[in-house]
Amino acid sequence: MEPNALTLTNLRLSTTCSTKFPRDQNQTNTPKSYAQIPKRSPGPVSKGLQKDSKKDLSRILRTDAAIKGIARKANSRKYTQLWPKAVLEALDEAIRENQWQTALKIFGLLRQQHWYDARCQTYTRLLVMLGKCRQPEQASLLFEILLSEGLRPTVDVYTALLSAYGQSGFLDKALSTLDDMKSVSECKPDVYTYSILINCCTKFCRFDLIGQILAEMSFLGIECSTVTYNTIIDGYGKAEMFELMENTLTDMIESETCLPDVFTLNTLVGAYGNSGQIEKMEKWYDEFRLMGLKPDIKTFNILIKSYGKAGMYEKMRSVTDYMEKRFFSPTTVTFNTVIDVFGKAGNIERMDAYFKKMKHQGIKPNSITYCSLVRAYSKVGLITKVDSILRQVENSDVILDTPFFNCIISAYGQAGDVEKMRELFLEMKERECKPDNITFATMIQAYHAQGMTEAAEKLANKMIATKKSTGTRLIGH
DNA sequence: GTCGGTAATC
Repeated sequence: MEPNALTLTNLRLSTTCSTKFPRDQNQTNTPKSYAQIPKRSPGPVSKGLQKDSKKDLSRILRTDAAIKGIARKANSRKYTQLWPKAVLEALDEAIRENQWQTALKIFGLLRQQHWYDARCQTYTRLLVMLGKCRQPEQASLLFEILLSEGLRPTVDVYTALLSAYGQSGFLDKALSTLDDMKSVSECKPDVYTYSILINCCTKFCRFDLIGQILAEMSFLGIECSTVTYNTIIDGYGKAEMFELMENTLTDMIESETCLPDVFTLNTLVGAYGNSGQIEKMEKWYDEFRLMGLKPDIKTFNILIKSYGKAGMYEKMRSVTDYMEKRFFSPTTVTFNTVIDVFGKAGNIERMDAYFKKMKHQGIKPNSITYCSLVRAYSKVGLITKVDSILRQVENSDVILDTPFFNCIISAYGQAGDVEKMRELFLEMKERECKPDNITFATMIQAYHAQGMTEAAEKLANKMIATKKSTGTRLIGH
């Protein structure tokens, strides 16, 4: 260990912490970063296309109107030489940003081009994205399309499909995909497939399946990798099954083929830190440091969050100081974490100071930053500060998402400003943010609090209607 | 094609 290393056990101050952390809840169907389309008009696509920077071009291609424009122009021979690069880059960007609806529309367009060459790799990337966005039905449709094109799915395709099912909790579907794989000679499941499957099982608390899966792997002669162990350790850690977590770590070390890495470190530190067991967190941090593992930015962010949650602000400070000394630049996540800690503690002054520092250091706040700020101001009744945040956000190019709207709608709801709440609900639509169960629950509760029973019921009905209209098919055969 | 860090409801 280098002499300057941060040794947590030496920093130990007061440890009064026994907060229970909520488990990961099953996520809603809302994609993490839902299609965020800039408000300004996309402008003409045809002229000066090549002059546009790549970035601008893909922004243009992102809008529905522009996609229709491309669809029309695609028939014109004049443009056919131009499209491959433009369309493929737009697809790349949509996938990268997890904008699944846009990505599927562009893919639909791509398939209509005369130069289109069906590839499994494209399907894999789309399936992985759909998995991340919790869109198992779309993944299933996409797989059908792949088959209809006469492509032979690869292991990657099957694994991505299995992952899309599993991440949404369709474990039966994931397992039947696994069976399909076993019956195709070139698509036998491998350590990737099984690691993903284990991850899905732990996310849905099916710890009972882990033993069977490991037995099957062993039967098929597939050895666990570091990732497999890390996945299991993380699963137990998030479920606060600490004994099984440590047993798995022991198995990992005893395997002698899979050594702990920085993922293992962060997983253990995070598991104990999150559950308020600060001493164990520090013990494991030091232990891994002695094994020669180096912390990374994520380690520091985990430590900051854990200390903050435990109210150990001096230790939190010692981590940020250490980072500064060692030239670990704080990221957006670091600032967001600190801002959230002070916000939750009701320390508006220190929160504001950090927000200022963040902007001063040239780190752009994002939707998460504003969420923490709004929640904190709302909690202490500073609704004028919420107004100011809203103005800031509206005048910036920050991409807003459903959680942000949920947060600010709740703030105005609690302040009794029903009119503002409605305005924001409409703005969600403009910004292409889908209201989810939380949005509706928040608004219904606010209406009830104001004695507006009728409005609450009306909205509840609207919610049911909205739910029914999901499941649209974005790409056809 | 696999693992770890940040926000929203009550």
